Amino acid sequence: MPELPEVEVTRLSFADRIAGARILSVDMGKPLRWPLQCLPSSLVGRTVVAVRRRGKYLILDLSEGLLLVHLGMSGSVSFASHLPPAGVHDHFAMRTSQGQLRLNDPRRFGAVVYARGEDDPVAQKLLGKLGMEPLTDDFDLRLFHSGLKRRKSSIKQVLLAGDVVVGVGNIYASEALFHSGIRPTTRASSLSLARTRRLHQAIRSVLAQAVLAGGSTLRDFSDAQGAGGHFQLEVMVYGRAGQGCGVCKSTIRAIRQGQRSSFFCPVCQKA
DNA sequence: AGGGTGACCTGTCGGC
DNA sequence: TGCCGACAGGTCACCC
Repeated sequence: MPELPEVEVTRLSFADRIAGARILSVDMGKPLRWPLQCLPSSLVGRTVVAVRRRGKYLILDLSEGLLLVHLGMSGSVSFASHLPPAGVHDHFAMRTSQGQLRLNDPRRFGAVVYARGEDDPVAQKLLGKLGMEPLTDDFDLRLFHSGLKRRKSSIKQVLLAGDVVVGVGNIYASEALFHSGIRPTTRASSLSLARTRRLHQAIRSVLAQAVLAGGSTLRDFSDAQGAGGHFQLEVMVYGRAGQGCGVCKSTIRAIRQGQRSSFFCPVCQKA
């Protein structure tokens, strides 16, 4: 479910409301991808100071330490003063003085991990190799170009890998490549500076537009207040195999790259 | 060091 | 209707 826009929309939907809240209790359901790394009860009494985002991670800054929250493929967060009783897929629940926070994640590829700080090895292992943030000044065109230059694999797979630029997942990689006129199979190292500039711009605009649209709700994504997104209505190629390109009417094609689907227009997107 | 592959887990959908 | 395989928004450990 969640790529950068969905994570950012989630963050925006509860960050202000949870800021300053004191933790009253923490309960874990079935195991998530990684263990919490601390006793749940040890978090009680701490305060949630702020909620930040790095790549696809939510970072809850506590009065002491931090919680890294990843939504995996199927995770979603809820935050409300009253929530219905926990269901089978609710695997992390935190009562606070300002409401209840809950992570629902059927596939359990998500995680909630405690770290003492960002230099804690636990945090470094998850955050240490992440690439540039696409929606900030951190996303430098020259660094992007040089990052792509040293990669032999396809541009689509380099985008997904997240060590050059973060946050671009399977939907937005296909979309950004469409908007920049680049085939997903094109070798990353072969992109000229001019084409890299177009891709750089497309990544920024597609992600920013998706945040404005509340993210993409393909099956079940919703933000922490239960609102779904509607960027799926603006999608040009993702999930549209066999349909007509919105620009040139050619038939959108689907291929597999690294066991993931890619979508592109064979006419609008050149190798 | 980079690239390719399997693994993690549950739900849904299409085809027979 | 039922069963079975394919696939789904992510990313890590493991092999060359």
